[in-house]
This record gives sequence, structure tokens and C-alpha cells, in this order.
Amino acid sequence: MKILEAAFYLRDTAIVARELLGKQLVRILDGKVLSGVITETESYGHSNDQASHAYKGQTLRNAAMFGSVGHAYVYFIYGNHFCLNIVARDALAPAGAVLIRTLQPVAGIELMQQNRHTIDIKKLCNGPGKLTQALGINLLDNGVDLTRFGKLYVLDTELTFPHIVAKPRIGLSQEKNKLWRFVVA
DNA sequence: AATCGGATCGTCT
DNA sequence: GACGATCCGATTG
Repeated sequence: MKILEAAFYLRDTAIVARELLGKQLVRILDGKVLSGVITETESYGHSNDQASHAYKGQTLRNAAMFGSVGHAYVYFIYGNHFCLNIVARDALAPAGAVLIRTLQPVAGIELMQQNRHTIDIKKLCNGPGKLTQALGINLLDNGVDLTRFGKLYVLDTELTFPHIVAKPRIGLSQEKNKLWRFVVA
């Protein structure tokens, strides 16, 4: 399979978020391959999006969102969880990223079960904090280039889903009118 | 099925 | 010093 190149991410963030559905996220952990198909994403903008970490401009924490497309933006939230985003924006936008919310596990399920302390496959990667735990993703992965073969990358696939639904994003107090969450129906 | 609260800490004001 | 782009277990209906 072929890796998803940077040009894919250099488009409107919401379009990238939608088209990431069906792509395969691959993690190399302790020499083992963990992977899953992306089935839920959210798009986050910049000054046009009050719910975005980039809304008020660049800080140390959100710097990756202003960096190269196709790189990871990983942040720590609620004292317990990491969330994985992929930097994506059209050429004119200052910042933007796609939050990966849900994966359908494909490879390395045993190791995911160990990392998650559960054998229930449905609960392995059905949430942004869960999939990072399953794949062993943390702040060390912030900024890594997902368009190169390394410890984390995304493969193109022939997989397409006939039914995709756009919904409000989860957990926000603002911007509930934007339908920037994309789910495989 | 739906709701509630606790855990836990880096980041920004 | 307050607050999250969350998760889980417990409780209630």
C-alpha cells in the first residue's frame, strides 16, 4: 500500500477530515505493527473557529498546528489523555488540524488489548484518548511526519464508505453549529 | 439508556 | 488558579 503524501493534507481541513475516513493509521511500537482504519474525525480551524486550540494564535503547545501539513499534533488533556491530530489546511490558512476520534483495529490487536487493559475489541479505539492509549501515542509523537515511514504514518487505501455523516463536534462549549465531525454511518 | 462525578495535570491568564 | 477537542465506573430510570 502507498503512503499518503503531503499534498493530500494541503487542502481545506474539513475536506481532509472527511477524506481521511477509510485510510489506515499505522503505528510501529516495540518493533510490532499496530494499525487501524480511521472511521471518525473532527476538523479544527484557526481564527475562524473558536473551538480550535489555534483560535487565539500560536503558543508553545499548539505550535504544530501552524507547522507542516501531514505532521502530528499531539496534546495532553484532562490530566489523563492524549489526543492525536494530523495537521491539514489549505495553502492560505495559518493553521488547522484533524482530530482522529475512532479507529477500527486491524493489526496488532493483542498489543492494543494489553495497552488498553481490556479484551473488548469495540472498546480498544473508539475514542480519541482510547486510540492513543491503544497505540502508545504520547507527547513524544508531537510533530512527527506522518508522510514518511517511521513510528507513525498513514497509508492510502482503496477503502471508501458509501455513507458518511457530518455532525457537531464533541465536548465543545462553542461552535456547536459547525458540522465538522465526520462519522462512518 | 442516560446521567454524574472523579481522576489528574499541562497550559494559559 | 481555572479549565479542558476524555474516559470509566457507578448510579438511576
